[in-house]
Amino acid sequence: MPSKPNVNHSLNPFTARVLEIVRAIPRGKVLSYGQVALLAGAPRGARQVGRILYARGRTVPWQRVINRYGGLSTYKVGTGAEQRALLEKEGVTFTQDGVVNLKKHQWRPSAHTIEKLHLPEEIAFEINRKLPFS
DNA sequence: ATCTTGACTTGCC
DNA sequence: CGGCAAGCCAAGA
Repeated sequence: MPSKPNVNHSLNPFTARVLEIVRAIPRGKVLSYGQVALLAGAPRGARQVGRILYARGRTVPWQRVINRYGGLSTYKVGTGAEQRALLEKEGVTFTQDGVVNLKKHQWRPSAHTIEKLHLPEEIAFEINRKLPFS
């Protein structure tokens, strides 16, 4: 009967986790691909996060996920201007170099959110290590 | 089964 | 700080 391994009527666990985490990022805050991957339990899965958002981004606040340097990686796929507009509309400011001020806008999940998302505490706090100038 | 690609990161000059 | 190479890993060809 189930000769096939039921490929994906439901979401891959990692994908589901990524979407859940991205949905938890508040308006006006951002996270990097690597940070989302870390919180989702795959410390080297940044590229996967990008691919997941490419496929399913319209179902989540995809604009709040940017690259490690505060830059927008979506110019590569043509939605860069849209992403910037969405972010600015929710209060995110860009420097003259066109990057997000991470010091100001990087999301740090509250203790409540950490518990609600079942994030391992040490991992939840490790996202701060990936800040420029830290 | 390979090989290439890429909404990424890190490390080394 | 900037450029570049090397890792990374799943999808698509």
